[in-house]
Amino acid sequence: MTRTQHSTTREAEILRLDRQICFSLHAATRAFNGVYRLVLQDLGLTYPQYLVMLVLWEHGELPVKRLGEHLRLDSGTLSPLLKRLETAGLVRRERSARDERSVQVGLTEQGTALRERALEVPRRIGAATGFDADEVRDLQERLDTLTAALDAAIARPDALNGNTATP
Amino acid sequence: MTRTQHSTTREAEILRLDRQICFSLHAATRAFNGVYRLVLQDLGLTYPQYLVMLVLWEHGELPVKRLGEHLRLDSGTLSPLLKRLETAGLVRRERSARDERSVQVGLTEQGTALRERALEVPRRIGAATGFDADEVRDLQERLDTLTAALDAAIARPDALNGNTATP
DNA sequence: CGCAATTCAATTGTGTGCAACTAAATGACG
DNA sequence: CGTCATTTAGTTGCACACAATTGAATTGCG
Repeated sequence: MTRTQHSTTREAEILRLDRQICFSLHAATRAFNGVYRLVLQDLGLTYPQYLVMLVLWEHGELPVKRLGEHLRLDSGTLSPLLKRLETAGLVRRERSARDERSVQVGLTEQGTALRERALEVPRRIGAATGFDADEVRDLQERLDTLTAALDAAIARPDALNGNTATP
Repeated sequence: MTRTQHSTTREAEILRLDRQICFSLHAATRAFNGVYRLVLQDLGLTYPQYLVMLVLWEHGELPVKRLGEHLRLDSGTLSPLLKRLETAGLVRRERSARDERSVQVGLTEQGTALRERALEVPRRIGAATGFDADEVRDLQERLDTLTAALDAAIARPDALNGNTATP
């Protein structure tokens, strides 16, 4: 038990608690990822690719920029991902004629057809969570609140020092 | 599977709901990542590196295997990460004399010293969330429950089809 | 009109995360 | 005692995530 001697119990607890909090989210995300990986392998999609397809199924053709806004992802992530979906024959990419900077992303016939099989996914995931609809909704609300708070803190970095004063 | 294509609205809602649920977790994780990135850049650590350091500060020297069990990460992720921490002078790696397969990971003097500055991190993160201690504890509990359910489902893949029968 | 600022996608580089494989060491068993 | 299965790290390959940069197209403004 060499357990870092000089430090007080109080300090040790501070860091241990923090590990539990951030680690819980980290672990939940990876566990979710694992389940989606398993469920989605039938469709030949990764989890982020599935998210992209969900947006396309819901909204139809739209530029990379809009896609990134829906998913909070930038072109650095989306460009290679969309290329892989294009190679897989699920997605079509073409520069907009109206604005040559913009690239329109749309579904191929195959990509549209895949939606039928994707309808099974939510039920499978739901079964894996063991949560009922109310619990899921509640958890989602908390996560969204958390995300909003974290985004606000990032936008105003002094919040990270516990300051309440505005610059 | 009798469920096939008739009601378009129903189907659209199913996928839209799934997008909301899985996306909330995805977004929360990335938002948390962003805040940690900002707070940890003073310490020169990434978020996963910080998690590794937390385990080492709490438990002292231990083999890569144990470290992976604490963090649910395998050597494929830990090996390069630990090399970077070693290059940064925070961590020491040496093969165990007792079992030559095992590699013991311990803190350098510099790594131990970094703990002092890390004590500030939890307070900063807490301020960013805007959650009080009770809310954080409650959210953590739900996430842990979720993780346990998802892990159990992965271990028993028929659970992903909503079946209750055992093979 | 003409030039500067802005927008947008793509690229580059770093750091995970994980599956699949390799290689070395250990242990179990006949 | 030797063989083989198991354990443990490491390596490789692929797929995000994101910061920073590039380059092309567009817009704004005098």
